[in-house]
Amino acid sequence: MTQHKCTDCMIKSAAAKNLNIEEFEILENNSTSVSFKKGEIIFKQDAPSLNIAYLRTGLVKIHMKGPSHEKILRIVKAPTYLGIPTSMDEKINQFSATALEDTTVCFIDSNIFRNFIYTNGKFAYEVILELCRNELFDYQRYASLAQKQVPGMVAETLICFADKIYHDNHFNIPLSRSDMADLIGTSRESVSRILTDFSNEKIIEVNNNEISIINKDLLIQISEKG
Amino acid sequence: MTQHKCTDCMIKSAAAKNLNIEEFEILENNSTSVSFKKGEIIFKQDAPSLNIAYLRTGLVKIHMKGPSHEKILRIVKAPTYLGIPTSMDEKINQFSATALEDTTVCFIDSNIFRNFIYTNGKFAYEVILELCRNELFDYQRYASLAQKQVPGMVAETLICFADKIYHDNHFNIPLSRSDMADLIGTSRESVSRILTDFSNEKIIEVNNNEISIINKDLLIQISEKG
DNA sequence: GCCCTGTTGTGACATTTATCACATAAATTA
DNA sequence: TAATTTATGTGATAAATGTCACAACAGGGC
Repeated sequence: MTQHKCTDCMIKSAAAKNLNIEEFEILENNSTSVSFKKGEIIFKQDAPSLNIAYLRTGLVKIHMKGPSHEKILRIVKAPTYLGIPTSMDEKINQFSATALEDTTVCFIDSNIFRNFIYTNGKFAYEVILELCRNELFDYQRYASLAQKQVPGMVAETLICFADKIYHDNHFNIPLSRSDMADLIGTSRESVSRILTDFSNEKIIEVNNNEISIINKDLLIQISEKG
Repeated sequence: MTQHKCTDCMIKSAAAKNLNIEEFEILENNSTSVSFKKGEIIFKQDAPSLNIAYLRTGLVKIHMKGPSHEKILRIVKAPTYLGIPTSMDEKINQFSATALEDTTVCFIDSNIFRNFIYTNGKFAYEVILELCRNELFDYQRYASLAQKQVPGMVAETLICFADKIYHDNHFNIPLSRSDMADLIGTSRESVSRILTDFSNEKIIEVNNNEISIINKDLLIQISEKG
């Protein structure tokens, strides 16, 4: 167990900010901090779920087995809990989490976490808020997914990485073409083609995984009209 | 406000079962019970969200505006809360709810609900469990949606209505063809065609909205292979 | 009864996108 | 370094599905 002190942690979750000194002591004694390198699996579908995972730093993909192959459900950015649903109700993980960048994750004993919910209303409320926000965000993505064509989804995804994750129109996308396809529900080849199309139309510049958005207005337009 | 007594309610939510007598009194004084007929809107996207809606009896569709038209996000069956996410964090509804059958809904003052979370840990925990279960269920549907073809999704939807909602292989589907299309992300015409195909292959029998599953094994096979 | 509106089924066709095949490039291992 | 795997780009093709058009039908209101 990595020595760590939750009280002094600069990256507390909104929920944890409501814990008092005694509760922090309990948290410290029942949690471990673990580093993961890009590509490493944080937890895996079908394995027993013993802990709540809190993503302190880094970027992670949440994915699960689909009918024919792996489906990426969401990309999550620190700080956030990683899959409370997989640990609260179920004995085994219902999905997997894999690091897209170097990350640190704190594993918290599920029983301790549950006790905090039982005994600290503000903690519980913040957990509920996080779950609600995730649900709303997912709903919007799934509405897009169902009604936009593939170029629209590629555009939406690029905009999301630029605006929500990196806050920069120039970034290194931490997903392979194949990952992007699994995220938006299409094929690797289609993603490839659309990126070169966008590149030819001077909407973006692509160098392997390095992406620069040149004509953002047009990209937004493509995303919106589907 | 319809006169009602929550303490004696036979259809309490898992969360509400943890309330004590004083809390039930507060709930009674800050909630109303409303009946909706099939097709009536229970709450509407973009309207102010003032209450938590608890679906006591009936069946409801949750839907939101998509890029091109309405998207049905989920079908929910009583008893359950209806869209806690839309009421907890947001001032206006992020999605709509419409009755698919005659239903009764209890509207609970959001502040009271929030106070129960703050002060009653078991109540909060049950709310969290419900949110988690919904998330997991949605994830599985969206993995299917992304990877199955339309016949597979139609089959999956029919099986879901038979097994999860009506517990009968013979039922009246409360959705129009167009609704089914919005639920699985396809076109009205495709749903129509696939239902007649299934009918021709003696997998199901269709009379308007009356559906009988004849060859369930084959339907499951179609659903699984996509 | 009759009109109007909304739902449904179905054929013809166009479009999108997946699949297959292969070449190339990059990364990893021996 | 060579050899091997893995990721990527791109053309040709086929399959799935959306779109359009129209007919049939049901239900509601007048």
